[in-house]
Amino acid sequence: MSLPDLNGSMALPTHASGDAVGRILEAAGELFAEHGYQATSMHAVAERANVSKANIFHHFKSKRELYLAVVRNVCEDSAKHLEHLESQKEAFPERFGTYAANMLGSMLDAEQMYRLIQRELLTKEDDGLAKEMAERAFGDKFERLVAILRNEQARGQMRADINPAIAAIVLISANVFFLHSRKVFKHFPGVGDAAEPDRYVELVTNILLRGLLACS
Amino acid sequence: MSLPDLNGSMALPTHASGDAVGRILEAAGELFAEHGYQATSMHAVAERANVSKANIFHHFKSKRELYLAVVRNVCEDSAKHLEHLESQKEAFPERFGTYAANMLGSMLDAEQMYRLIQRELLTKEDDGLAKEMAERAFGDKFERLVAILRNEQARGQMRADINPAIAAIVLISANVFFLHSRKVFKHFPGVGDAAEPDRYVELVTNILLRGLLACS
DNA sequence: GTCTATACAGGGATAGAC
DNA sequence: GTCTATCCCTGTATAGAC
Repeated sequence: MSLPDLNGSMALPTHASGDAVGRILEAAGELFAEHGYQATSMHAVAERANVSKANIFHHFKSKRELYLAVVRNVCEDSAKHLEHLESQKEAFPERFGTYAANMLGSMLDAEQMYRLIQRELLTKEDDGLAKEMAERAFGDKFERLVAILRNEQARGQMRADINPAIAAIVLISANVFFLHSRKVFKHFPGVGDAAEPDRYVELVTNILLRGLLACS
Repeated sequence: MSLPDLNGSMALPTHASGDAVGRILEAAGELFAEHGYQATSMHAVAERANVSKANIFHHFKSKRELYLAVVRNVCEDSAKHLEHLESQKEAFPERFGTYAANMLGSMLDAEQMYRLIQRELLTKEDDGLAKEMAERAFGDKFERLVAILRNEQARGQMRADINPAIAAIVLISANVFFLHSRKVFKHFPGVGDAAEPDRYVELVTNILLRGLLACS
């Protein structure tokens, strides 16, 4: 088999110049994320990875195979990024805030990955497999976040009449929106310093925790 | 000039079989939205529009021109969809809820358009022009929403220490997320009937208005 | 494993008849 | 305005030497 085992051992140490496969995966990941599957040519990948086109086909039997390998990589990495978010000891509001901030920070660190996955989810049935991998990766994270919120609810920290899954969605959506659209709304009127991640999270969590209403 | 004036008169009456340009624009809009720019071939557009490839090139001097015409159309239409949302007479919480519901409804009606624009915003500098058109279209809507919220704030309906632009972003992001990701999170644990638009908006606005905290 | 050279298909765009 | 036929480039993939 030509496909190396990407699951084990190391993941994404910014593949140096030793291993060609690593460089190919990295280059392909960047290009697929920035321009999409079709708009990315094997020539471009080869150039950025400093290998020949033929070499890529030696390691991956087709462009689609390369793409799936990239997506698999991305999904696994994205799972790791949110692992360290659960253990904290403060009170709920602070914990919620730092959780949100960490989530957004992780997302920004791996922005390229999230862009690629967003693209995948947007595309109509180009490849059921890739979409399935992405859904699975997100499903795990989502489930864990919901569990945390449910726990807070049980401890009386969160209103009981709220669906924790929806609370999770609202938080995630706010962060995802920041990730993909901040370049757009940065210049919109009234946004100001909220284009800065820390400030954004602060303002958003303030709304989510206390609500919009004035009634106190 | 080969490009007809798409700005004036009618916009998108589901272009019937009379006018070829209309059919081309409609077909191209669908395909660009579903598969992206590069993945959409002129052959495919021609087939779906029931015209010949050459005919498309007669009306639009290049693929890029066709794409820009589609994006322009989309941006104009998307502006119209949110025009009827401002005039209402109820109290703030109800008004906020119906506003949110109408927004999501409009988005779902024109899902294809939003998918195309989302794609455009995701792409790295494929064409600054298209991105600019999209940003302008959204900027107007955003500004109006912020103005409404600021007004509520002045009337004492909304907490004064909230940035209305952020409130707008949180609402929009929740709806955008539903639009593009509901197929994904529909099957996630704990979501249940929230995959249904009306229910979703109800649950989300409940959180946004009253907040998550239990303290009352 | 890595390269150069090449086969082969698909898609953007044009020519010219009707 | 619409078509058929064609040009030519780009991009995937393979062959075969090193």
